[in-house]
Amino acid sequence: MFSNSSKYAIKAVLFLAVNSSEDHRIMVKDMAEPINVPQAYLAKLLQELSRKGIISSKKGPKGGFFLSKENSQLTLMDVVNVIDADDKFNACLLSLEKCNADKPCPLHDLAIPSRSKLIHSLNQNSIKDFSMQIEQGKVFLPL
Amino acid sequence: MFSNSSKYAIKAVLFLAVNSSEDHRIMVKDMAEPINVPQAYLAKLLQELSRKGIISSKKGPKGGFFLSKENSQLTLMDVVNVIDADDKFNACLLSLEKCNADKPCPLHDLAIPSRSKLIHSLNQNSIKDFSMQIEQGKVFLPL
DNA sequence: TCCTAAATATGATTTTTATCATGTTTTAAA
DNA sequence: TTTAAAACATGATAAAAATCATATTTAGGA
Ligand code: FES
Ligand code: FES
Repeated sequence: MFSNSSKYAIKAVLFLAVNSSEDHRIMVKDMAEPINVPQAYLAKLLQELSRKGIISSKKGPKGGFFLSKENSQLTLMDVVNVIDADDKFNACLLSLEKCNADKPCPLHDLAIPSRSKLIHSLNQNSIKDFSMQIEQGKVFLPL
Repeated sequence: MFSNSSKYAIKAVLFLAVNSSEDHRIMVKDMAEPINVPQAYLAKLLQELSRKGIISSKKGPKGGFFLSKENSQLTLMDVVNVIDADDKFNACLLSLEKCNADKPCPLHDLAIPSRSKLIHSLNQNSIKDFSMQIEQGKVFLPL
């Protein structure tokens, strides 16, 4: 479903959403272990997310990564789109050219309705929404 | 969702379901192009499927691959399980140890219900069921 | 029996993804 | 103004997935 990189990015962003703020930045070395991602790889991912404006960062001593108000209004779809191919969610499950409801492949009707729901959720809920759910103990972000 | 190999395997099996029979076997070179899979790679996949008893084959002149009655009673889940890792459908979307409804990750409730439905469909419908849908023109198997 | 056409077995190569490593730039604080 | 701590940029390596290649075995037909 998601690439490893996407999973890492999602975990990292949600971790920042819960644990960081404009004036409490988090260093890559302090989040690698909690979210269980190889530190050097995480560093690369965070830098890319930062470059693309998904997360924010500050260099130098007392620097680190954090989510601005604007960042936390983005969606997890925004996050995933930075990492994975654009058509990830539009492709036919069997890679039959384009996924097309008028000429559905044998898996289309089984899978697409649910996939659409997931896409919708990823597009609707902001990062903030997710972090609130975590803070309310409704969902969890362990390893 | 599915690996490339799984997609290829599904396409190949469904192609055989529709086009082959015990006494009308199909050679790998005759199905590679129709289902749009590199011939040598397809050969390897078909051999593995055959070894695992998902499809049938006959060597030598007039040989080829086909689906026996028993083969076509298998499910697409059986096909996928030959290729992909066993826990493919049980893993947490964010790879948080085990997917666990009691301690759901932020994506669990968004994605798992639909995934369960898909799994159920893959387990319930036989290959034969799918080939009938294709023959009835309800779904399609182009490229 | 011999030839040939097919699957089978096995391994090599390529491509993609994931991971690691290291030098450069920025910035807070002494 | 010097130092050090952090992100940033870039490239190298490793692992996995996909693809290609080729020698071996089986079996039908001349
Ligand atoms: S046509 Fe294959 S998933 Fe839509
Ligand atoms: S806990 Fe993550 S998908 Fe179930």
